[in-house]
Amino acid sequence: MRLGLAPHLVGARLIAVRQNRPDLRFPFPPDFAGRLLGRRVTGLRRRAKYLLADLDSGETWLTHLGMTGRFLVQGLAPGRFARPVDPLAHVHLEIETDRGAVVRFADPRRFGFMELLAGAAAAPRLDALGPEPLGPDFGAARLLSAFAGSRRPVKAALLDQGVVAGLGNIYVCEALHQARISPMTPCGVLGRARLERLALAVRAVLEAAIAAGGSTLRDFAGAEGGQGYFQHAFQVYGREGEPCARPPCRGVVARIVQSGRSTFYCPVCQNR
DNA sequence: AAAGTTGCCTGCAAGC
DNA sequence: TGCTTGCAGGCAACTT
Repeated sequence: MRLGLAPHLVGARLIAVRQNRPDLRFPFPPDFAGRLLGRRVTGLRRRAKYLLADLDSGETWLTHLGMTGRFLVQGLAPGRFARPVDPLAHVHLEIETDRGAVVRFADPRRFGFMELLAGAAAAPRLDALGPEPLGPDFGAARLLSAFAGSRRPVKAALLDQGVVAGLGNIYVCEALHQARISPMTPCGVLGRARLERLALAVRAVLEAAIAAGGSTLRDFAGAEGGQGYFQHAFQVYGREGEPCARPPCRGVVARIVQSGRSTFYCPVCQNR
């Protein structure tokens, strides 16, 4: 999403802002539209699952997409096929830039939210996050210390944004499958060798997914309205009852519920 | 009916 | 015994 949005926003001035409702999951900050209006976007960053737009006012506009949030840029790829969901339904924020683009934020379930961060002030949401999985501070050593002494299932530990930031349900399932580790394994028993495999798998899965433009389930879409393609590369996610994709494994993908979320895995090859 | 997220609340279990 | 901590589970937000 950041990659798709950056060409439209970075360096652009926000010359019109319309906020269509007072809240998403949480209320918008006070005078939210007023604090965006007239500002120039100096940079667009991502930290974990947060999108961060730096403004020339010194504030940073933070967005979390929740489950169904998306940004749309007008005039691009209107789509020649019928969509399951009208992309212009549930538009909660519309912004016009001095480059003539209209950027819209839509979120049917409204689990997303936005905040404004003061430049130097602490940002509690960001400060509690673990290292970026694609950055230099993530690896087997990090997992070893974060998992030490814990009995929680490795699936739950990887979803914990304080352990490593930015992994969601899909990518945790896929990474555990690639690393051949059972999602139920108490994370504290994992040793160096398996954690090396896991760290490698986490990075490989994320890199492949980003290169494919993300994963489109139901209504997720990139900034230009297109779909991601990584869902076609899923090895286990959403594949309950189908044969394991790792030959010569003859396992059948199973689905269980952990911490209230679906876990898909192969009981045969994810055994150690 | 279940869905990709997070936060808050409850209650249980273990450890000190 | 009683306090703290970790963590699982349930629920809430909402629409398709």
